[in-house]
Amino acid sequence: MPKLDESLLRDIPPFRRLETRAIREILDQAVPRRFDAGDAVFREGHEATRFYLLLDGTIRVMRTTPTGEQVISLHIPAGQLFGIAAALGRDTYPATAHCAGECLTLSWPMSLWQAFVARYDGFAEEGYKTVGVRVSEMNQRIMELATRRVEQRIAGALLRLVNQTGRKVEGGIEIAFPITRQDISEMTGSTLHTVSRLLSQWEKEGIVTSRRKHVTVTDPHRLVVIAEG
DNA sequence: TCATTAAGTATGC
DNA sequence: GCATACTTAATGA
Repeated sequence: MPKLDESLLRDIPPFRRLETRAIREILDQAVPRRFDAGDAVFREGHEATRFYLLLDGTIRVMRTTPTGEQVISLHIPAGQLFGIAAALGRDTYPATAHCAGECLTLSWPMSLWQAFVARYDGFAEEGYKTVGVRVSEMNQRIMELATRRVEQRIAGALLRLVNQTGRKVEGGIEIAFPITRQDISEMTGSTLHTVSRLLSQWEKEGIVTSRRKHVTVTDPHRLVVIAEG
């Protein structure tokens, strides 16, 4: 296998402050892998043997309810660590990680987490910062579920997705992975019918455009106005 | 204000 | 041509 290039990690926050030699050491211990859309990288409750860096794609974090339903917990954009159970003091994964589209990852044995934290400047801070951002996002969603109307929650969810994974296209910002109305309804505690109805309405009003499994926000500001109610 | 039901059309392997 | 994605209207909690 060819050696991985140092430029892969150079601009990614947990590694940004490291010297080339340190990045080389880290890469030499990494296992690269490609996943197809829908593949599970790891599953909830399984022993947390490795932690991951998402090089490309989007990860959909799913939790299973007591009745066996899968609900979308959050999405993780490219460039972030995930499956970092060791940072949470756990030895099993707290959720299942599905690939929302095609994904490229690097992974390391979880036993290296403590070594990385001890040896590499800035690695620990970035890891815990990542955890903090995710916790606050989940809190924001819990607040929304309790206090906002469906229309506001769906607008908020779309804004979060374009902020995290959006890529510029002509006429707007497109959510960078395949997403269905069913997916959006699961993220917002709604139904696919309500999401469909709202997207159709917003399309008429020039706020979004969509086709099968693709959503583009054309007027983010008006979506913000809707989200804030 | 929304979910649910129902009955359709559109899309892509 | 089949399964999946999506739309729309009607009904009622």
